[in-house]
Order: sequence, then C-alpha cells, then structure tokens
Amino acid sequence: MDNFQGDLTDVVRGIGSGHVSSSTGPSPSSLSPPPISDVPSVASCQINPFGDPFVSMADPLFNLTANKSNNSFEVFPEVSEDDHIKSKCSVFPRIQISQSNIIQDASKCSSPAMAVSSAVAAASPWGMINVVSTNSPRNCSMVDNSNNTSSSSQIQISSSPRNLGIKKRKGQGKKVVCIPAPAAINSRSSGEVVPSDLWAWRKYGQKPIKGSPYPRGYYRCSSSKGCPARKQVERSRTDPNMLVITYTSEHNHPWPTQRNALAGSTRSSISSSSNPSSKSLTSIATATTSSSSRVSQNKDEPNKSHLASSSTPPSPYVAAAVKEEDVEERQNKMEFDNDPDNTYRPEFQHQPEGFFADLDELEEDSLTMLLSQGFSGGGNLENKTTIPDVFSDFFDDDSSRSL
DNA sequence: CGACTTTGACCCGCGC
DNA sequence: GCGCGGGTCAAAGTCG
Repeated sequence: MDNFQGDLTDVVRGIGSGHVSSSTGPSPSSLSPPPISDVPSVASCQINPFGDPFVSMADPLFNLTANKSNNSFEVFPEVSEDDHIKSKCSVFPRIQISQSNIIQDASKCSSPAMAVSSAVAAASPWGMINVVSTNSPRNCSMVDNSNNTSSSSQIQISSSPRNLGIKKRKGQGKKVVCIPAPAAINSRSSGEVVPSDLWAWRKYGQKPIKGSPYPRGYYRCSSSKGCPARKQVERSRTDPNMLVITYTSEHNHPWPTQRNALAGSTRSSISSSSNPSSKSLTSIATATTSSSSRVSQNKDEPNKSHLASSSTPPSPYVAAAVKEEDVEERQNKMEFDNDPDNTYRPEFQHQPEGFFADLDELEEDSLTMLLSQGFSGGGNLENKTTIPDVFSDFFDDDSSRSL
C-alpha cells in the first residue's frame, strides 16, 4: 500500500546517488560540504541486522573515504530511544543531504554530522537525513522541521527495546527510523505514508494507535518466505510530517534478488509508473524500494526497481551504522563484520572492488534507476564529484527517467 | 491468477 | 483476574 510512498530507500538513494558529500565529525557547523574527495565517509556501513540499506550503507559511488579505523558503530554515537522522538539533538550524527539550506541544521547537533551534499536533495523533499542509532537516553531525534520539511528532514535510525510502545520480543532489537513524510505525493487515501527500502514488504495489518491520530501500519518482509523481518510505519505524533518506521527482526535471507524483489511488486496503486508526470514527482520518493518498487517495478520497467540481483546490497547509499541496543545484537553485528560470507554486509567503502564487482551482477536497469534517482535531480554532478565511468552511462541514460 | 491491501477479529503482554 | 492496547491473522476484495 505504500505504493505512493516515498521510500527510505529513496531517501538514501537520493543521498547516495546525489552527490553525497558527507562529513562526520564534530563539526556540524561546516555548512559547506567539502569536496567529495575530502569528505570522510559516513560510516562504515556495517551490519544492519535488519538488512535495511539505508541503515547501513555507505556510498561507494563517491568513494567516501571511510574512517577506516572507524567502523560503523563509533561513527554514530548512541542515541537513546524514547517513545516519542524528542526534538532534542544532542549526540548523534546526521547525514545531511545538503542542499543549500539544509546543512545548517547540522549545527543544531553537537554530534558529528554528515553533510551530504546532494543534487538530488533538491528534488527530494528530504533534505536531511538523520541516521541514528540509539542506546542512550533521549538523544536526538527528530528535529522539529515542521516548517521546513520540504527543505530539511532527517532520517533517524535507532534501536531500542521499546520504541513507540512496540512490544519487544526476546532477542529482537528494533530500529526506529524517522523520515520526513512524503505526504501528498506518496500518501494514499488513508493518508498513510509508507517509506520502504529495498526489501519487499507486505502489509499485514493496520491499527489505530492510542494517543496518535495516525494509524500504524504493519509490514512484513515478502522478499523471502518465512522472513521474520517486520516493520511498522506510523506518523510521528509530535510531527506529522515525520514518519516513524520501526524495524523489527532481521531478514533471514540475503538481499533480495531481482526476482524476489519483484515478488508482489506488480501492483501499483499509483499511476505514477504509467504516468510520467506523476512519476517525476514521485520518482525520488517512490522509485526504489521494494514496496515502492511496487510502484516503480512495473511490468513496464521490471528491472528498474531493485538493486538486487546481487546478494550483497550494492547500495550507493549513504550508510549509517546502527548500533544495536542488545548486546546480542551487537555481537551479531560483530559477527557480521567478521563474517566474509555475510551477504548483507554492505561494507562497500572498505571493499570498493567488491562493490563494483557486484555491480556487474546488477541488471543495468536496476542500477540505472538507482543511480538516476540520485543524480538526475540536481544536476550538479560535474562539480560535486567524480562519478566512476562505469556509472556514467547510467546517469546519462537514466536521468531523463526521473525527470 | 497471483500477490497485494483492507479490515475486523483474535491473541498476548502488561499494568492495575 | 481483568481490561486495555498493541500485534497478528485471515477472509474478502482489488489490481495488474
């Protein structure tokens, strides 16, 4: 049902594909994104037990220089969870898709921020992405951007035992992601906006939540049978412009393959796929995710929806490491890190070659779409970064699609 | 026809 | 023990 909905993936994609300049470090104040080459990478994208690309991916395209010494977790300070995401941003980094007016928000945070300069950001309603992992009490959360959602927004990712009143299951960790709701563009009649990611999600329920005027949607991973991964999507009570997405459980399967990704993706409640104009409006928000992939994954353009022909998520997205709340999960992550066979592991910045190798496996259109999402919007490519030749064709070819 | 969304009912955990 | 609220199930309907 999130057909119209913007996608986290989209957000990420925008980031990654857009000229992502990211900076981590305690100087959020630097409003001008450093040249890509100088930009420290966001983080090592490490494990994302949930398999969510936006959670853990770095941006290989731009070869963000990762802090090689810094593996993910350290990059992102822990943040606490709270039932309501408060508008206090204290200690965690943000990924900022910097669009001129966006970065300043970073200064609000005392924590390291990633300034992501993205041409795409311009086209995207989401200017800022705040990826957070949580563990410590009350940290940042959502910035009150009610007034500037269009230009600035964030994605917040946190793990917490009980986010938003969600019952915690044993052994499960949760990640909460807050993103600006692509409202009008991606909302359906219900008013619900459901960002999605590269996984295929199937809605299995919706419930009104006490204390919130907005219902919560329940989704499970449909990329693979028996996958326990679930997510809940609801609007923030404190800021209706923000969506709070809670991921629960991990995917028990590799990154969805093209086939899997397409599974159940044929439906498109939005006409965007067939309607060029609407598509252009929603391309950023919808084009990529599994769910969104439903939108974009039309039979007409079956290959455009996913990155997924490779078990390794070849995501050029800005990555953020998420710190798990549970020790167990952390251990699992560590295991992931140490596990060469881990299929989820999007540690691209450390393995650029591997990344490109994976790209070969991707279907051209998938990549095209992916990349186009990011680059087509802003048009600042030339001065932002050097795009590997391997992608140039995609950009050229695809830019028109998203425009 | 298959896969999805919708939605009411049911189940379960938690607090009182 | 009971009630509330959240999470899940599953039938019905929708869509491509």
